[in-house]
Amino acid sequence: MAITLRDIALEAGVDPATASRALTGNYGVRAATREKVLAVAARLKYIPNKVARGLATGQSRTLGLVVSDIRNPFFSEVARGAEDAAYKAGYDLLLCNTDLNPSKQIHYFRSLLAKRVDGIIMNSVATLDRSFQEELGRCDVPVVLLNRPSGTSGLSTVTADNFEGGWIAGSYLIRLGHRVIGQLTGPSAHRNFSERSKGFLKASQAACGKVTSIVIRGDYNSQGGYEMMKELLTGHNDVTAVFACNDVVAFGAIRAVLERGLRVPDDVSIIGFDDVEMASLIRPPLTTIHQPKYEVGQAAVDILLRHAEHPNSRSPERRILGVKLIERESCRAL
Amino acid sequence: MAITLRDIALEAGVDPATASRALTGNYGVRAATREKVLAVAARLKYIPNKVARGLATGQSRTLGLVVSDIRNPFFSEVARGAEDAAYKAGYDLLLCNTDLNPSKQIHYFRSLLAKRVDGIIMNSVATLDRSFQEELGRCDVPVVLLNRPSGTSGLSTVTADNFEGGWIAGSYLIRLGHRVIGQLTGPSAHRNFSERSKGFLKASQAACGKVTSIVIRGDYNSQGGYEMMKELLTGHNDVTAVFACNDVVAFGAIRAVLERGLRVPDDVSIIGFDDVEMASLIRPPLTTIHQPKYEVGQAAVDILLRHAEHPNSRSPERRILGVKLIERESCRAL
DNA sequence: CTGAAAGCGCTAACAG
DNA sequence: CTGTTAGCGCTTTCAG
Repeated sequence: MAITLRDIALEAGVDPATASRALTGNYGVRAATREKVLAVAARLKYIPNKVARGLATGQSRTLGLVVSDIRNPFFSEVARGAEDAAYKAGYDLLLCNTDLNPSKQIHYFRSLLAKRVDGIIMNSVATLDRSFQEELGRCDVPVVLLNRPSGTSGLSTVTADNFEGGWIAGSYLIRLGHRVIGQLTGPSAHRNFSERSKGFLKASQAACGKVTSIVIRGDYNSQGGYEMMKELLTGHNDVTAVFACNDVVAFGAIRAVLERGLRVPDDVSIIGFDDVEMASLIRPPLTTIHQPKYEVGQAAVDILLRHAEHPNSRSPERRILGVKLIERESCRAL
Repeated sequence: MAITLRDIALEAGVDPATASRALTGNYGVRAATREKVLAVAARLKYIPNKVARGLATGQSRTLGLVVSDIRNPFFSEVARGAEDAAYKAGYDLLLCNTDLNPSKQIHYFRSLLAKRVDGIIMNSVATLDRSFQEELGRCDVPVVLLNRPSGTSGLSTVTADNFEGGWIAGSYLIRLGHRVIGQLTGPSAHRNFSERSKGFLKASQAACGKVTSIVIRGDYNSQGGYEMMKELLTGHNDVTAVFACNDVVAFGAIRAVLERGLRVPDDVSIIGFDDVEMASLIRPPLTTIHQPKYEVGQAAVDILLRHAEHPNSRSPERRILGVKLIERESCRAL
């Protein structure tokens, strides 16, 4: 098998413990001894067994990232931010896709605990039952959620200011003169979406009943957007604007509009949420609410690592990141 | 701390060894004993320590996935395929982003070995020096590459038929009547791209010198596509068609064309490679070469697991997946 | 079928 | 500064 610490200790004529100290950079080793150990290790191409180290120290230097689907560009961006932050701190990231499937979520969660990860980033436990939410809260590894859970749990969260984003989107559309607006959104239990909706609703209300909004729910991917838009279009040919719960849904919606022989924004205005890279590349360039995705991932890892290093003061932290309107060409004034 | 196997053994009145056998489903335990152990484990909400198990068995049930950037939708799709296959087999996936940075690649590779992963999927070691390629080949965990390395190494690979794809793209453009064609591609050392180029070249040659092609190299993301296209447009206003080395590059290229006040496909035809989801959603829908991305990820994991289970017969395997032309609206006949 | 014993490779007191 | 001694929690011979 592979070569072990004992091997290099033997070869260097020291005790394994000393070799360990030399390799891990702990103080308490004479420079000369350390050099010798390091030299032998390099010569023998020693690769420390982190599994063994993990067992001894109780730390795996691994974080779990549980998302619904990494193919959603929002999550790829979050994942990249998280991975970069983890890399800088010497941690690795375990990637899990759940499709929001409760049994997969539970499976992954338990599996991550079994692998003794030092922290878990998780998207959407909103759809989960209370008992699992409690399990999440009770466990002794730090968890940060990428969305607010429905109940009041003591978990840390990192989210964009979804309510504010919904409000901005709604106000914008109304200011442009739209009065019949469709909302294409995800499961109502998903707090990120429901808060966007609430913000949007507040904007409608501020318009004193002059605007009516039709909400359609579905999968929050492009296929879902496509289907929701088709549904909206068949039932309501008076809608002039649409608030999509995220950009990918907006992309699907645009396709549905086009297929119907209508045009964006001439016939229907569409606003998205997230500001994924493709939003600026698509035709027409998508007007959307920008949220700092990469930073969401970074922030989540920061919190996790801070909590991991100070197991005592694990007071939950809720970080809410700012959003802003990115005005491109998918919305027009009536 | 957490509750251990010993705890549940004590509670069930058996030896830890027996408890272990009961929990891992190994034969050699009376049904009644197993029931008892299982019951206690459930009651105490026992979570086995896989780190300890890993140390004892030498298996981590974890695979490493090393890509250049998960934000590239090609890789998200590959990752999803890999993750689903790993999940089915009870493995987890460690995600690493290298940006093709050699030092990051080496760092991650060593780190994965240190964590004793059971296999590694790696994208692009093409840019790496020979010594690292040998290190890859020598190590005793199975490795599958997502591209052909430049030298002849004994590593397994899973790739699309890049040459064929390039050939199809070239033939198609030429058949449409294009005679001055730009190629927007990645680093020449990256075999996936160089093979696409070679296939393209073969198609040009088949046209007996009637077509001239201009190749521009850059980053293979949308920003790179944008910049390469700008460069192409300033130097060569006679190009009527462009072969982008992947869809994301094509997206950036389209943007550059549009900004220039030209139109796709009216003024310049563009063909991509990959057939990522956005290709059908963008305007104009992108004509491209489809490759089975999800299946690439699946196949890579399949090979890894097969090799992991049979450490003896580790004969390298090269799987080449088929590609096909998806004709949409970004190319026109001259 | 089950218990006892040894060990996976490393770290962490504790002496010296 | 360095060696000795114990484990970390699990699996796995090997006896019984």
